[in-house]
Amino acid sequence: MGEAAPRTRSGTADPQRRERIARAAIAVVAERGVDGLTHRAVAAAADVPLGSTTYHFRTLDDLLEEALRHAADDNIGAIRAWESALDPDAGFAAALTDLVLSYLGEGTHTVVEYDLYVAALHRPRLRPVSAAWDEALVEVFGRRTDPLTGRVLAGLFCGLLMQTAIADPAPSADEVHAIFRRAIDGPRAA
Amino acid sequence: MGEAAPRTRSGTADPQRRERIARAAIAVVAERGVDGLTHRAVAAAADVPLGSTTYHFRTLDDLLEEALRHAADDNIGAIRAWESALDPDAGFAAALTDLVLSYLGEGTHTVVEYDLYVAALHRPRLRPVSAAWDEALVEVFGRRTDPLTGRVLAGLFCGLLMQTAIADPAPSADEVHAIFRRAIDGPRAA
DNA sequence: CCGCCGTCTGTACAGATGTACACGGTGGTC
DNA sequence: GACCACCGTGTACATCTGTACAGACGGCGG
Repeated sequence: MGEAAPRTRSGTADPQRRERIARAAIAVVAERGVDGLTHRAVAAAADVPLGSTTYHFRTLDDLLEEALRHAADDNIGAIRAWESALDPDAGFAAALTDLVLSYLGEGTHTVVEYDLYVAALHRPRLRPVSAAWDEALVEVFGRRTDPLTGRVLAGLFCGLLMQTAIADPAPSADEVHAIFRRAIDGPRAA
Repeated sequence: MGEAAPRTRSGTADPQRRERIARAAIAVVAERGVDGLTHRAVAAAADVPLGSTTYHFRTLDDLLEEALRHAADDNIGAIRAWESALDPDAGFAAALTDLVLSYLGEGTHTVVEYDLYVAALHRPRLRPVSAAWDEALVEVFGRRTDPLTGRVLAGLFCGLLMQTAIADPAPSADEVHAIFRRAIDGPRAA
């Protein structure tokens, strides 16, 4: 936020600029939702002049697309990191529970990136990006179990994330844990 | 759409008006997304003057809330109807598959109501309505299986709905069916 | 038969938004 | 050292938005 770069410079190439704007767009979406994404809000969040956002992204949809791409990349990276850091002997259901709850605990920063994901419903251009996001989940979850279970867990993960974000008394870790255990181990594991 | 009611009448009470506007709002959201919900668009869709929408709904959030309420009610009703109509001997996984695919096939009319559902992420006022929607799913799905499995299926249903809506080659019925079967019957049922 | 009151509507207005575009400055080239 | 192409910026404008509000209109009590 408070980076006081030499503002008066002009005409110098700034390759970070474009990415900084895209990341500021994510922050704006996290704060005001997709419908609050405006050139001016992004410009203010990135601390760049208004013309800079329209220069780097001709249309607002371009900006939205790049923001989604970054959000998806970040999330996939985070999940891969989570994967390689988890204990292979500990229960996978417990690890998944931690993952879901970590999404909620971190403030609105991460859950709301699913707002970008959902934005693809009405914007066909964004669907490949959201679909790739899904595929990464399926791949990671499937590697620890099997491909079919991976699909189950990816779908359950997505749905549970929304439901826990919306439920007023957020479900306890035990409840979420029980759900994942039931999904992985089957009905007889109660 | 083409209802040519006596438009010149004024000062007469019209109790249907309010609901008609709310339902038109659902159609607008289905077509343009939540960020496309404007008083003018709703007025045009409901074929009422602009002032009528602002009269019945003081603020746009009121309209959004009522629209979400109607969408949730409709969906819950549809799912209850689906429940009471399904064959108790047929596979539950197959029935769930049909349900998911019916949401997709009907054009964008129903999936996009999940746009309203997701809108609750950024609007705390709407969360109780979306949460009630979820609870109804858990209840219906749990009645056919058990409470815990009901939660699994509700989460999976929500996630799978989004993922199938976003995946470019929509997954086949067989794939969806396999996922539900795996979730219900457990790992050894392959 | 008359007047009041609540219901409904068309219009007006302030504010915000996307986008185009002309201008200022910089680094490289001859 | 002078020039030029090009990157970056501030501003302007047409459009659209939410909302307020004064007035039209019809039912209903007296």
